[in-house]
Amino acid sequence: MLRATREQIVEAADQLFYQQGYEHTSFKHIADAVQISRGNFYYHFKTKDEILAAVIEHRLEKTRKMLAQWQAQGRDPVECIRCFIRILIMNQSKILQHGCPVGTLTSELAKLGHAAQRDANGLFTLFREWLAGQFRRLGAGAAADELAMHLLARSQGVATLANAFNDKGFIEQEVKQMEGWLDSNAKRLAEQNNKQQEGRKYE
Amino acid sequence: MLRATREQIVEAADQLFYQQGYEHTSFKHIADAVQISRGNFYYHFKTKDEILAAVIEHRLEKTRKMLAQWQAQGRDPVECIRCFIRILIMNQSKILQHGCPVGTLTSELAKLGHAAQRDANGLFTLFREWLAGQFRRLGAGAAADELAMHLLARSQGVATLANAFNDKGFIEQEVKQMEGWLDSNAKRLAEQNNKQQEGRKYE
DNA sequence: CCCAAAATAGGACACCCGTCCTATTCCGTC
DNA sequence: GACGGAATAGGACGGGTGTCCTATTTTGGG
Repeated sequence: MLRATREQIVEAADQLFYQQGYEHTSFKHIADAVQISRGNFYYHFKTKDEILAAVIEHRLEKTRKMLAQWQAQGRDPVECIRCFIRILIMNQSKILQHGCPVGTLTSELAKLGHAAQRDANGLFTLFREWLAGQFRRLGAGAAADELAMHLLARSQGVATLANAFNDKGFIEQEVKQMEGWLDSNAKRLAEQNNKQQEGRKYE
Repeated sequence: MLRATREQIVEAADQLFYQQGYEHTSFKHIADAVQISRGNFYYHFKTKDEILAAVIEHRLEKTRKMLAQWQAQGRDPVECIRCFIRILIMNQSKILQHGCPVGTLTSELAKLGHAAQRDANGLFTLFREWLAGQFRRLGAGAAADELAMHLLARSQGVATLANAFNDKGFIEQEVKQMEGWLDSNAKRLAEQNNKQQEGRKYE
């Protein structure tokens, strides 16, 4: 039974932190959402920081699973990266309302000077390394991380502006561009690698 | 005398809102920064919302002046847009610490459900329309706004990630890419327009 | 020089917050 | 069916917040 309540709390806090921000969400907000008393709350979490840590861990776990699932079933790296780009479409309505969950949490914690910012950054790092891995599979070599960061930044920017202007069309527009960027890069890398291989043939 | 104190308050609030966020900044913080009493504070601003409105208006004014100055002296549109891209370099250290002032304020207000979000969006709109104007001068026509939004999103993303990872090199890297993007677009538009003009010649 | 208005200081007020404590209820185990 | 620990409820606490009020000081024009 304990686990059930604890998970309910974490999930409610997760949503509220995303929707209203960490600081603006009080114990009462979360307790009301889960329909338990503030006292009971204290039984599960002694500190607001503890909840934040649990929420971040929860998000990390969810993200790891999602990335693993994308890569499963022997998917093409290009197809994998396309999955990432398409989160913007999948979570369209949430992003229009509240922006990117990772970016907004990270920048809020940065402003608060909160110690947990390092942990929250782990979410970005997860995406970054996974994307870099995909680009490496495409033969990007040392440039893989740069490409990963570039794509990450593009998504962040799209989420921020889509949220500000509440513009659904803008998301679709930019997703198309990012997919075009991905395809041309994949093509370029494939050609590069073919040349290298041919070069080796005649060495 | 009134104006002096009032402006001091607005400027201190401006900085603090940027560094710590709007909600996390209290009357006391601002009063301490300006070295006046909380009572005196109330004489100038009745409400925290009023300060926020004044800060936004202040930022709008500063931004208008900056944009006007960039465009003054008969600058090339490409040079104008390059100025915009280079804010990321100019304000490097601040961005690494606190992200983009426009983006972070907008997303905070969105989360708070604050009425002033509409006004804060005006900051984005200012850049958006100014950039679109530059692209129109380059002959982008109906695509001008799309190009402006694209560039705006890129900068936002770079600021967010540079802040998260505290990565100065990443800013420089991406700025170079954005400048490359700008040049190739300018070239493309110039060729397009030449063709159109030649086409007209023989009509 | 004086006096009204502008500007400042200091604190009262009610409220909400995170934290913490204690009493009570629930529930599986012997 | 009794017991002990897990789980829950409700409220106390100290501190900080935005707001507001009232005295006091400063200042500039007649």
